[in-house]
Amino acid sequence: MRMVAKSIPDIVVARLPLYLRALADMQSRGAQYTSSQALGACLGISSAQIRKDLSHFGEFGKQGTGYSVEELQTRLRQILRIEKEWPVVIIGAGQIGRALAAYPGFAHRGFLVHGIFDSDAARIGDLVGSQQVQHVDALADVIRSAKVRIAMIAVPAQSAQLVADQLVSYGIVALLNYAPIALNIPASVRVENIDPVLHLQHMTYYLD
Amino acid sequence: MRMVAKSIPDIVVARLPLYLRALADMQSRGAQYTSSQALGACLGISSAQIRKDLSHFGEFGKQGTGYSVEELQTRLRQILRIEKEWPVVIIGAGQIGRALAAYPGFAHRGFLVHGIFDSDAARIGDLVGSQQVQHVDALADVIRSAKVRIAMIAVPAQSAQLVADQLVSYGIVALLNYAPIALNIPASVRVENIDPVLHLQHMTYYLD
DNA sequence: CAGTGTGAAAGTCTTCACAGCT
DNA sequence: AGCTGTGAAGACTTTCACACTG
Repeated sequence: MRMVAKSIPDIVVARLPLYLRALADMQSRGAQYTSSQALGACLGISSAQIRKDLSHFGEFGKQGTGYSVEELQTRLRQILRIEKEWPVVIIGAGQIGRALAAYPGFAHRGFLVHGIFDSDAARIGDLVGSQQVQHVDALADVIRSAKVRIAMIAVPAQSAQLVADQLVSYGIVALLNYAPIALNIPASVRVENIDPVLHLQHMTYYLD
Repeated sequence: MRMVAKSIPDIVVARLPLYLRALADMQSRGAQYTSSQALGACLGISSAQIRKDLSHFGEFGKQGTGYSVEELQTRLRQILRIEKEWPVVIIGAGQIGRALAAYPGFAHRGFLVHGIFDSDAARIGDLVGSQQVQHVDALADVIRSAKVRIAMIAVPAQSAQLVADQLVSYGIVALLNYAPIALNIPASVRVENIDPVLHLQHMTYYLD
């Protein structure tokens, strides 16, 4: 019987960005070292969980000392493949698309907005952040020439599936979807959804 | 079946809004009935999962027929306590706050934006959606007089903790946080976080 | 039949608790 | 001492598979 490389649980991968964000925060406060306990305390996660999660990828800590804030960030960035910046495109220059394009939080966290697109002629050319809104007709070329793999969908629900299909046909393999619908997409493409209403409805269950 | 005192797993509650959203979509396409299989197919969830989830709350289906789209929505809305609309406040009238205030997706899904607030004098009075931006000094009064329990935080990371503390002191018990930091909040207050970068970083792990 | 509701089984995730290193 | 990394135990979640019903 052959030992097979066991794949890392997705739920573990999903927590790494959280650890990275907490580490950045610690670093900005001047911390050099941290521990699974300190990290856990500020994230509401048990220290055992954090040690176990990290143990899937190697041994990053020193017994008695903890983790180097700088080094652990570097390792997590390598694991998450965000040592370099990924170019991303935004589809939809409505309020959400414009907020995304202007969001300063992508820089230095692994992503670079490479273009924002809309189908409405009235919006073409508008300046958003440091970008001018382009017509969606230019999408295929931009994605191919800049080798963009990641797109954010910020169009109305009724256009979202169509846009998603186009993006996939142009070579996009990771989608962040802001439209409040379940996209139907080939399994080879990763999709994550952001819908604030889902979070609000989740919370109201617990309100009396 | 008898409603039991045993508490429902949070992970189950978190899926109910997803079911509700899919049902609304089906209804808009004219469907009268659906099944655990149909729902599962469009959400990428197993039919057994959906039946098991719903079974925590009662028996909503007809054997051989499935679920009434209309009735299941009504039941889910009752369970999630969104039969009536909850007033919510938005703190921060930057790009994200304005996008939220103008977002048409809250109406009819259980939430009513009751005010948007900022501390920057230059923004007070601006019209966003159907609201005028108010000064944060008015927050305590608005929250108390309108009995607002839910707030969305859309301020810069460095102000978010302070704003959160204030909101809690005014009586807010559910927070949707758009700032990319981990808020430190009493356990009695529910917090959900939205940070697009976390989703993007999760996906890049799988890109080669 | 088609499709629900549900115990039991299988699978996954988290926590425990401790050897061992600094 | 203080803290990591880790098997083993425990808790939780999902899937299976089938009796049962309209």
